[in-house]
Amino acid sequence: MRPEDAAAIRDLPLFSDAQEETFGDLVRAGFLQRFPPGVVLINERDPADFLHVVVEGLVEMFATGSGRDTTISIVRPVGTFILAAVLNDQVYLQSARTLEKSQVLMIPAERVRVALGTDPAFARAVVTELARGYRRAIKEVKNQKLRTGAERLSNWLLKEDVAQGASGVVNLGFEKRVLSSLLGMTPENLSRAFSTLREHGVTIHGAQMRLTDRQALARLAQPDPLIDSDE
Amino acid sequence: MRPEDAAAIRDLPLFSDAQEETFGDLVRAGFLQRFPPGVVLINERDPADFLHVVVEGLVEMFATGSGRDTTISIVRPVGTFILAAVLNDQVYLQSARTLEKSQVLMIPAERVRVALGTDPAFARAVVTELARGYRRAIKEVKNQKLRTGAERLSNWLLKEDVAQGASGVVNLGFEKRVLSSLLGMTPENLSRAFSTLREHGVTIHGAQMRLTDRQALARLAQPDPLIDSDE
DNA sequence: CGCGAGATTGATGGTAATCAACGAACGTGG
DNA sequence: CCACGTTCGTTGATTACCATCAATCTCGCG
Repeated sequence: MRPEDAAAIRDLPLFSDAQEETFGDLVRAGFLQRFPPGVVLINERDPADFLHVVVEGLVEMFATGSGRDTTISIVRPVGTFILAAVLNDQVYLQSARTLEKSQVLMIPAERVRVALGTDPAFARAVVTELARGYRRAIKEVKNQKLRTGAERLSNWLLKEDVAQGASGVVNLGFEKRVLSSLLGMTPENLSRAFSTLREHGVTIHGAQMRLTDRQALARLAQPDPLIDSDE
Repeated sequence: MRPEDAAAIRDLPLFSDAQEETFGDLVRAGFLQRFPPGVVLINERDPADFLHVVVEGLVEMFATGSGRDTTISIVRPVGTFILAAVLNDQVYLQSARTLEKSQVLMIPAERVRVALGTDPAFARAVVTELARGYRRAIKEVKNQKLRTGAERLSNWLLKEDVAQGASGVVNLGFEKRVLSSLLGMTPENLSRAFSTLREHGVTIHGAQMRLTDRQALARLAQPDPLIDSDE
């Protein structure tokens, strides 16, 4: 692992307060692996053997059921996934696949559970991280149950614009089909939703989306911090 | 508080492993309050001042947005709510209202956060409980994104039947409009979904629902432990 | 240049929300 | 005890939203 990667992981909210020894143990016990795009890293229903940290690349969390499948979230560097399954020693509820060439640190679940008992600061960080994930999931339920597809898209655009520097230009880092699944709609409907948003100042150029009138878009989206904020 | 109520709270997964002192502190610091039906206990957007424990009665967690509102969950005795907001000292994402005459123990948030630092067993239980809530929420996202309304209703019926003793008779403990909102549909659509389920062995008599052919219902519902199981 | 995957557009059907009316159940007050 | 009113649930008609199927288009790449 490159020193700057180790430093980035150390700076994660989950690890930043942990004792040096705890952090060292976890990272030393972990495997840093490289994967090409499109590789399935974990499968729902499998027992949770590793906590995963995306060091580089892009990972899609998805789930299947009733003959359909849906994207639950996109994990960027440096983010972790399936912490909850690891802690309670349960099976994964979601599957994960790489969207790009990626580098993933895999930490044995048992080590994480041990660290939880030996390092109170780490335990506190785990609580914070879990609570954050819990709240994110509740927000997603609200997003799905309270909004139409076009509203979800509008709010996603506004949020992503801010995340990318509020320049009014949003670059989609993955395929539109993935975005449509993340937003809970079909690719066809996403395409139509984009057409609708043209009248509200959204223009598409391939994977690049321009927001020319963010106020108009916000009027349509009606963003709500209790759904859209990351905190 | 009646001794049997205290004992029931003590037996909660969240408290059962805690030190006697921790538990005593939390309960002594708490207020046990009685509320008539229809009272709003907490409002989304308000800072999280108390951890709530439903000792008796029934509480609906709900949320608003985009001019609509939706039921997120129903909390029965003895269950807790808004643990995540309390731990991270944030605002509530959900509101709560009593559906029946209820008795609720309110524990000051600050005490909970302190106990987290002084009692490792309690901290471990909090982690387990949070992870459980997180996974429940992810399951609910899957339920919403992967299933139709009739499928959600069928699975709810099957699960509730088991919870009530697998007698094939399910008693709805609250209004149908609440159930419809919990399932993410309108009251009208719930009514129509029930009609559809008649052909699959479901008959309605007021608030009592009979499942006369659970196999047929299961064929329609296609229950999935990764969505429907409580664990 | 031609292929193929992804994206778009069109046509259609299904699922769900909305609006409106009616009916059943319950509680209250006469 | 009954009449009335309110609330909840159901049913019907209509509209909006979304999924599906099919065809075409775009673009990157061999």
